[in-house]
Amino acid sequence: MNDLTDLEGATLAEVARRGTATTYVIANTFAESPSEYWSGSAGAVYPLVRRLTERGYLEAHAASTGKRQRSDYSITPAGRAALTRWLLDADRAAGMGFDPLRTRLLYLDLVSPTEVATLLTEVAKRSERADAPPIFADRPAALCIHRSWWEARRFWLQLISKKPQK
Amino acid sequence: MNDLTDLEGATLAEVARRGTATTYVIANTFAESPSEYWSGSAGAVYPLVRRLTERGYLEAHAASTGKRQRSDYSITPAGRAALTRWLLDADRAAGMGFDPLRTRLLYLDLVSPTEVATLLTEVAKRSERADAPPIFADRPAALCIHRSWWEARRFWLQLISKKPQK
DNA sequence: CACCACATGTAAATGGTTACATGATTCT
DNA sequence: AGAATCATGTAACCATTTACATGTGGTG
Repeated sequence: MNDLTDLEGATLAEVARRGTATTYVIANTFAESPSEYWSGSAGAVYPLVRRLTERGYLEAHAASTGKRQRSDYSITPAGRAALTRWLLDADRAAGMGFDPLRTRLLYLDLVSPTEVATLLTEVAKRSERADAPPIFADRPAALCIHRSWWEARRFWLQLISKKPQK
Repeated sequence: MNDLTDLEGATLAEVARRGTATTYVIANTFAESPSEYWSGSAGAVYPLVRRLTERGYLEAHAASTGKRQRSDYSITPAGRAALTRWLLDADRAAGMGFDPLRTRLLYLDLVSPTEVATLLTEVAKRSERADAPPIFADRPAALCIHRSWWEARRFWLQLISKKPQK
């Protein structure tokens, strides 16, 4: 019944999407995410999958090949319920999260207008060529979310470029 | 010369903005941020300010009143340089950060379209009444950033509401 | 078979959250 | 004076990063 962290929620979601998956595959998916937030480091994901299993949200299926043991994981009914709660939590979904550009812009009066302009130009440049990440290639819905997010970002950049100072 | 985390960068920026500040004031500022990302917990900020001081980025000035000692902090030239590097780091500023809605939407195929629609409606409702946070009241530039960010978010919500499924 | 990339972890260090403790100030 | 609130921390716990260790399957 305990709430999930975002990494836990996303992990359950990735397992659910696949039906069954190894920890490695999940970690890799995060590592290839276009957001720097999802590091997908082994040291984070392996222990996390273990914890989710201990809490009864995931179920391990032995799938050894050779000497080394490996596991496939699938989501349990309890896991599915927890995942649904996490996915549909409107309060959390409506939060502002962390935005590296927004954070910096709040302090733009600490550097010269010229420097701010340069920063905005650089960011705009990068947001123009924000390409579709390979992981979403076979997921049209995800691609659509991704693309429209960047469109909204470019829209925002235009808004703040018009009146960069108060 | 080492790079700053975002919490460190924001802390230096807050001190710089004020000229001089106590740890308490900084922590409080974060706690009152409209983003849930900036918890501003004492356990995070007090040790962090101490670390920044040890690294030579902040300077403590004793300012006791009575028995308990307290310190005001100000930024050093080295701190100012590190802050500027952090502020103007275009690569980091151009990152996607963490967005709780975006993350959830990537898995919307795991729940029914009805549930997704409800979620979007709820989030839209909250983003309509996203009001100006009190801390920004006396900072027109920050207010402007904040408002335009929410405007871009509403724009995005419109985009994805048009074609919520692929 | 030697090597290299893929796969599966673990240990130490870092940084943050939660919960607590306690001093100082203001309010009634 | 006692209660509430503001201010300043610390300690234990938890999650994540970084760096390492090792197994395994294919390729020259």
